[in-house]
Amino acid sequence: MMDAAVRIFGQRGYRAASMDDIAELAGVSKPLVYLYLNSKEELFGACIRREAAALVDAVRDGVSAAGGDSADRQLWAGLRAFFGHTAERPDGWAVLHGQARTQGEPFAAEVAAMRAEVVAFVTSLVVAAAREAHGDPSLPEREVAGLAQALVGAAESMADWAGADASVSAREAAATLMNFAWVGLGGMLEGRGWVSA
Amino acid sequence: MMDAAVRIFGQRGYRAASMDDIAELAGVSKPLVYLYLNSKEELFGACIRREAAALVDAVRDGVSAAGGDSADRQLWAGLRAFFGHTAERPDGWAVLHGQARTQGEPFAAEVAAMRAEVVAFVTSLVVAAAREAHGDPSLPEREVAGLAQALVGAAESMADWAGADASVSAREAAATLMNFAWVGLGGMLEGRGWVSA
Amino acid sequence: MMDAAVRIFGQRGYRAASMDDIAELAGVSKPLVYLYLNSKEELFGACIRREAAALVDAVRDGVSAAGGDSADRQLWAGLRAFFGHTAERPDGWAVLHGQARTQGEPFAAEVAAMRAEVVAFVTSLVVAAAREAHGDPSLPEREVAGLAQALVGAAESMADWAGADASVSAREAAATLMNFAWVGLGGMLEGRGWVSA
Amino acid sequence: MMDAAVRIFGQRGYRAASMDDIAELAGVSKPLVYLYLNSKEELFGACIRREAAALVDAVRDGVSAAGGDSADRQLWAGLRAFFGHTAERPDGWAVLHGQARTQGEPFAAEVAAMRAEVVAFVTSLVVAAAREAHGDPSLPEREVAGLAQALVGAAESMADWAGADASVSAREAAATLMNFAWVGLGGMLEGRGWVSA
DNA sequence: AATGAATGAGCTTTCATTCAT
DNA sequence: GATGAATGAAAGCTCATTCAT
Repeated sequence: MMDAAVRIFGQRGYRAASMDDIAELAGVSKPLVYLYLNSKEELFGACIRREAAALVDAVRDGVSAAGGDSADRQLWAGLRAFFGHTAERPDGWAVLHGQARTQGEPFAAEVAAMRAEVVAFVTSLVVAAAREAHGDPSLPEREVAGLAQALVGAAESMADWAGADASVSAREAAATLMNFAWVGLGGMLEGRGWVSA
Repeated sequence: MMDAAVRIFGQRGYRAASMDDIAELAGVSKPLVYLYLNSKEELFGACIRREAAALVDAVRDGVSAAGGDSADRQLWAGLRAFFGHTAERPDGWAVLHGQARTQGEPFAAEVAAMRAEVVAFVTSLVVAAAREAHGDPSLPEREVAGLAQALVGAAESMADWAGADASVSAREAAATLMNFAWVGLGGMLEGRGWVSA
Repeated sequence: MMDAAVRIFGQRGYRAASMDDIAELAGVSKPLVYLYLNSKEELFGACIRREAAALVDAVRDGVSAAGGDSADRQLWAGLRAFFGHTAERPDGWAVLHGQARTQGEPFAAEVAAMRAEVVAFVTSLVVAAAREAHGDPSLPEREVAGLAQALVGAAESMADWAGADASVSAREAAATLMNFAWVGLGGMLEGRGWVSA
Repeated sequence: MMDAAVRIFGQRGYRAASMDDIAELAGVSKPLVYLYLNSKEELFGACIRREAAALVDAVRDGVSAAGGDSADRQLWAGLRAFFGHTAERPDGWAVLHGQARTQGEPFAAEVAAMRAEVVAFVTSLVVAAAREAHGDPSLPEREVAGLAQALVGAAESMADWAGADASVSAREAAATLMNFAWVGLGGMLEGRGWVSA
């Protein structure tokens, strides 16, 4: 039932999705949907929370598996987990990235807060990398915040891209982004790459 | 009149925006809106096209001004123009990035196509940079496509970020992204940077 | 179970009362309610009939106890019984007077018919009183009908009033109405009263 | 439009009345009803207030016309106006007496308050009559309150009765009630009557 | 050129009612 | 004997859209 809701919400958006459509896709009657989840808004909230939790858990698990490794290795693990998850659950990703972020809809603030947490986590990774590199956070705090936004945005965009083209594997997407993020275009053009680093 | 529409659409989204609100904000009567733009869908389309054209023009002008320069210089010029424009027209940017991309809404395909053009342009810049570096497109075409997606996504995300924090100037956002894109986190942590390149 | 129904119907009215609420207050499941009383309408009908019968019985018993007395004494007995009963069963009275009389609801006609019987009984009392006074029904039939309506309406109104103010005893309400009905305002103002008659 | 609403509300009650029915009877579309009166509740409130004001105005005008007369003459004038009005506007009377008083519906409290004002006015008439009779309020305040309730209830009941039987004129109903209220059943049976008083 | 007035269609939500167990 | 689970039908309300002026 929530799978149906996630799919419909992901495809149509919160406003355009009708409870009739969701109930029909779920193969149940509308009142049943209301019996379990009391309103459209609550249903949407439940979808968002479920998908967000699944995504965050997947990434956290990936990062945790790279436990004591260096910051770049942790980032690499997180990216693989992220692209793997978004590829596996395209509807969930569509709800989170494609719909819930839409301003004005309910839970937009909540979703923004969850994204902010992700950005904060990435920020901490960057700071850790800086420490590992030369013992101090050489980059100004403000710039690190911008870099984290850039990295997260890049990942989101690539998730959409990889999701639309089935031939792009999660690992490939993660590798491309990791190279980009670590050595930049300049480094890549010089033949360097993160993996070799 | 279209300014009002852009603002309302940007704040509320296509479905949640009501023609009453738009007409009221524009200070005209609803039938007048229908006289000029025949339906909500057409009105939305007109908004999207206007804002997309304005954004593309701004970026193109910025890049053109860096006419014969190297590819990285052209990218730098484009980024400055991009962040400058999104900061100046937050409503327009909200419509383009925050709403029109929502799947299921009319024109989502059209907006996706326009974004694809931007990605293609960035791709050509990357290819040009590769040529400048050592005469051949050393990176596989497929990887270049991914890099362009990453770069565009990073820029979009930073535009939202810079738009939400008035203290971040367009130049600062552009500089941060340019460094990130060119030398990567690794390079930045080693003290390198694009500007110095 | 019917107690619960009477209370809910009395407080909310037929339409606003929900079968869920009734079942919950009764502490049973909804299908059980349907097992015993087949529909909302029948349940309401059963409530009405039960309460109407209880009220009519109470008044009849009161009047019967004043068996061979004069008509005014019988009226006095009936009024005491009436106010005593409505005070004891406020929910039942609320259903009968406050809800079931509402036009358009099922059983409105039935309730009206029961009320008409009461009016007819009061009419017969008035006629009997006339016979006792001077051997013939001195008042035109039509006027007697109106008087009975007035008397019943006065009693209903006072039942609501006494029900809302716990300090008003059934006996006090009955006495006030009896005086009013027998000697009228004029008589009361002249210091006369029914009891002294 | 409000006439239609008054009729439907009067016949079916607040809950059972549907906005579709009201709109259809009014010969307009549902949204138009919502354009003028924003919700079902507001529409009902407007009906109640309009009918209550009309009734109160009618009675007040009747009483005022009997300006400096004695209290019983004022009561007589008020009763005639009351029965005249309820006969002329049966739908309005049905809404006020038959529906709006139903517990639990919106505005029940408001309607109860208006009725309380009427009772207070009748109370003042009774007190005035007592003063005219022998200079002091010989009846206990508490009893006067009960008498006013009885009188108002009698009038309400007779209005329903007279409304259901077209052959009963407003004047006749008023005369019957006036006699009843002034000399009581006892007095009427002795051949006395208010008019002769 | 511009609008007040009006509506068809659709959405969310509720509720009396019924099975399968 | 009793119920958890499920639904058909309807109601309140909104909105894009049009016409007569």
